Amino acid sequence: MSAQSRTERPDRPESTDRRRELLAIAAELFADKGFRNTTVRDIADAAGILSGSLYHHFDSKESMVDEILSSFQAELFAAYDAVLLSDDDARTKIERAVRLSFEAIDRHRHEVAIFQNEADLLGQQERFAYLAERNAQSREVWITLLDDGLRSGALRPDLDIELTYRFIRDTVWVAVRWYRPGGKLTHTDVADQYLTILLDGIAHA
Amino acid sequence: MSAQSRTERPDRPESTDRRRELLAIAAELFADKGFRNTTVRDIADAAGILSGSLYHHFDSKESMVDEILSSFQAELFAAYDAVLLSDDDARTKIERAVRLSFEAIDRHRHEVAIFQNEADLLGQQERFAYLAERNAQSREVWITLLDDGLRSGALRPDLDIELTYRFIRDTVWVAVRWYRPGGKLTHTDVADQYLTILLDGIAHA
DNA sequence: GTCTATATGCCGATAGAC
DNA sequence: GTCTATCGGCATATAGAC
Repeated sequence: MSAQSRTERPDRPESTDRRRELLAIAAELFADKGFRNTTVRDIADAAGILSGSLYHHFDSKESMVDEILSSFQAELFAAYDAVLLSDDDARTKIERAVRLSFEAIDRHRHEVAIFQNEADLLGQQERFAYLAERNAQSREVWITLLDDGLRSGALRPDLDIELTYRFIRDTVWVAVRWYRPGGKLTHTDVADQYLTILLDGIAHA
Repeated sequence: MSAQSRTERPDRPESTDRRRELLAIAAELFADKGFRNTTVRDIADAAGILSGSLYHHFDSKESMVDEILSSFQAELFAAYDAVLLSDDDARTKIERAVRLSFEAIDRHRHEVAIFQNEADLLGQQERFAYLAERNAQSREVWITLLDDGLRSGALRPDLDIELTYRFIRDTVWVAVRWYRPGGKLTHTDVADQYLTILLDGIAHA
């Protein structure tokens, strides 16, 4: 959409910048209070304008969360694809996939939180059907990585792949609930500890 | 509250049973659609009555979720206490604490889901301050168990206890998102696999 | 214990002036 | 691009009849 202005003036600060600014404000509120819980008046207040003025930039509150989620997902899955297409060994690919998830939490925590909290409900509407598709796509990525790990002998052979996938997916993304950028731990610190536990467990050898 | 009728006729089916029935209906809706997203009309419809009639049983929608959460938490923490006070060794206590959590998900999944999804927001109100207290209490339990594990040599000495606590807490409770009682896997199956991964990791030895 | 009827307020969204 | 003003709808909750 609007491919024209984007390709012609990629670095021009203008109406597009105001949109992004408003979307960032909305994303923070959606992440903190929930989508339904956030009113268009909340968003307008935080932006220093009146609620009616928002409708100059966006069709509806729904189209705001739509734009937030779809653009984030596009970026995230491009990163997964890069891991899948690399020629690293199975274990390294798993480590990279975990690390890029924590990096996504670091760089886009509002978007991750919104997806975690709202995807199930929003996904019931046709407009957000792509959320379920992306979910299935994410599962494909992880099942592939774990299958490779099993076949190459990097992973223990008694693992239930489906359950292991859920374990990793949940464990990684749920960190968005407490991780804060600029805190004591960097996303790399967190990824290091998580990978240690995930790969080798907490029990003394 | 109403200690009289409860102590005098503990097994009397009456108005208290209707309350419990309505609370169970509300809990399912709160868990599936979110607290704010669920209207009193939704609850009344599901119960086959009109919305106004709910107010014969409850002060407000808030008091419904309050009763759901507080009675569940009381039961859960009694179970934690039993583990803490037992004379099992450190590793066994950790295993028992994990297992009882999956059992709670099996037996009270609506309540667990509501707590996971709504505690942060509700906790901002004075009325729900006990949610934050219970959260702190849960942390105490786990830090104690993990500390014992470290001191007794059951756990590897390089663990970051705080991060390990978050890892376990998140990993266990987030399963409420996909676990369904009566499905292919029992809560014991899930706990077995989770403990295997948690204790020994997914990497081939 | 449930129903009828309704008060009261906040919500998302729109129309048109500036 | 923002403001003024406002509509129609749905939310929680209440009062009183049955």
